[in-house]
Amino acid sequence: MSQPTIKDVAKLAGVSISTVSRVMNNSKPVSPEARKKVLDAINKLQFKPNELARSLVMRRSNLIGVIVEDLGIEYMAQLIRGVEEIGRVYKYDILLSSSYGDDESLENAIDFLATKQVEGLIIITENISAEVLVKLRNRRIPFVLLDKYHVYNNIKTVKIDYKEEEKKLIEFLINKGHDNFLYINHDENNILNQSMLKGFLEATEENSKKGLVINCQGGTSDDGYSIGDEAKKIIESEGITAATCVNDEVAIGFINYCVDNNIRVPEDISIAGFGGSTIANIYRPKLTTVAVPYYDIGAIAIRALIKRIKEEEDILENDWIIEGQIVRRESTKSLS
Amino acid sequence: MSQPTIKDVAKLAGVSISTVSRVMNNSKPVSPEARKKVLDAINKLQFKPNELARSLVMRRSNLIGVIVEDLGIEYMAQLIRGVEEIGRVYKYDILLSSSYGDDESLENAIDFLATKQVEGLIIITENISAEVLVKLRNRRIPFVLLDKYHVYNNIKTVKIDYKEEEKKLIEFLINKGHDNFLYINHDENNILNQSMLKGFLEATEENSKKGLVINCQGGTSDDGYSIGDEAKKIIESEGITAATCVNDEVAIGFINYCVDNNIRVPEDISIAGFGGSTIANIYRPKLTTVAVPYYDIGAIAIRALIKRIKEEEDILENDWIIEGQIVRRESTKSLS
DNA sequence: ATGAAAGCGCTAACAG
DNA sequence: CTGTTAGCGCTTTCAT
Repeated sequence: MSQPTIKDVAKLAGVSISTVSRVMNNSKPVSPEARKKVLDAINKLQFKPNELARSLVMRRSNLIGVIVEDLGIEYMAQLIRGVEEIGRVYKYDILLSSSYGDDESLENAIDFLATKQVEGLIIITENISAEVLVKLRNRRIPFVLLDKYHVYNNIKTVKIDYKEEEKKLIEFLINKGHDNFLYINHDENNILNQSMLKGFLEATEENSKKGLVINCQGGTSDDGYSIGDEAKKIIESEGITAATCVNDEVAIGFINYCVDNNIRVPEDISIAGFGGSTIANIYRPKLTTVAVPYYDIGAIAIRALIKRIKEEEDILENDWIIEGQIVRRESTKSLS
Repeated sequence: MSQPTIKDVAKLAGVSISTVSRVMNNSKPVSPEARKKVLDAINKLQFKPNELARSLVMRRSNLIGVIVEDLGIEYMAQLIRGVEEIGRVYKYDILLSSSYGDDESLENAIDFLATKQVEGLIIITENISAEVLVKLRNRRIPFVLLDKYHVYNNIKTVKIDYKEEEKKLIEFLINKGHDNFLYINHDENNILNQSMLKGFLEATEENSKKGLVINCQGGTSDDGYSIGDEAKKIIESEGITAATCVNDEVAIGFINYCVDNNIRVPEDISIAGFGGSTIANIYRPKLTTVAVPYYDIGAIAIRALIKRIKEEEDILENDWIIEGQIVRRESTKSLS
């Protein structure tokens, strides 16, 4: 026969199912004798309560839905690690769904997860439309949005302060004796890139340093390579000693260019990335970068979600800003 | 008030709940008029059935548990993409759990998922003990094991044939005119590395080519770099023109060494990796490697699992061998 | 302290 | 074709 139920336990222990339930949940006093009989029976039958039935009657599924744009994107997987691990601490289980960045699948996923009675939702994406967000709010299911390019002022999220982090990175390099900077940007119309650019500009200006900017076509390593010629001219004519890039991929692409064109890194120029991807640590020279603590972001997001579910204080009444970390590796050097 | 239930729909439509259920599931004929009334009511109330309740009565949760050693490991995330996407096609949802490679958490995860009534389990790990496996079998819950170093003959899995793939890679290089080969191995006592080595040896021997082997300390890019001096000597004294490595990381480390020591890749030597990791495509020169189709492996695994759940034919009565793919990039060149 | 009974939201005979 | 009824496995009054 299949799984034993609470009835089987009750019968074997010679008590009512209520009593069994009570010892399982410690919900009401039970006499020592009865408790022992029940425990013995549970043990003997290897009884495990059916959480589905329990969820149904308690109206609490202990399920949290996670909708991720693409698990293949490294930082999204990192985010989920944090969500999963901390969720488990609070006895929540993760129901996983991919959206592949398209609004319709996202909506489907939300619908689907809702029928599974998830108590809350974590949405990890780079793109989400205002319409979906409106629908989501109307469903009154608690959710936390972890969108890379966060632009919704009425919806709070967990993130690093890109502007400040870029600023800190430049200041770190200034402290290492650099005076003339180049920022290799990828000028997408997104807040994130704009913030970083602002941080770069502020840092150089406030410290009276030279701060030049050029733009890649895209954000890949190939784009970082392509911008090489242009960068090289500026570096030579302007005496640039340090270049920071919009992300790690572009930085690596640009380093590739340097290697091919007899520019030594970091001897001739220091180059830093942004993001803290794993390749930053595999590449040679190992890349100095700003690591984003994705695991922690996931962990905070799930905590915030659980608090919302339990209707405790909302720890995301404002955006939760978490600190990035400058990881100093071999691609930058000290001038002093 | 909260979510509408089937009762609310019935009341609004002026029919019994059975009728509502019947139109939802198309399980029995319903008169057109009744159907319309029900559909209207469903629409008006935005009614979505509670899958928990449905699962309870149907004794089918439509849930599959996925236990993954570490989502941060790239190929594991790829595997899950396949599992998730195909699972969804069959209306299965993924309950995710991490084990971090330790037996106890793995067992806990299994227990936990079982209480959630998952219908089957996909276990993604590099390490699993025979004891856990025995316990798992005793639970009689269908499962598919995707362990990288698969050694259990009585449990079938989905994998590539490492020996054959390495052999194909060498033969590919032979066709490109290479005669003298070096294999940079990492001599762990695992089946996978041993198979690859065997493939290398067979390929060179059968084609009467020179096939030399050296061993790294570990499997990281640093290890690939460290073996450089030793490799260099052999390459020069033995006229090696192509080196293949146990994995992409070692290959990249070794390329790093070459760059630092004035050995041009691929002009002076062709170097290939194994695995098809993303870095292989970012590195310069871009790495020739054997791509393992992880997504497909996940997809096949979930199909096999679902067939087992439905007690249809077992498509994993033998290991399912899937083909890898040689991805020719810039790190190897043709001699002919 | 304990059992009987009602009910969570749904499906599936059963009877009409 | 349709409504009534009896559960799925569990928690929780309500009596006792």
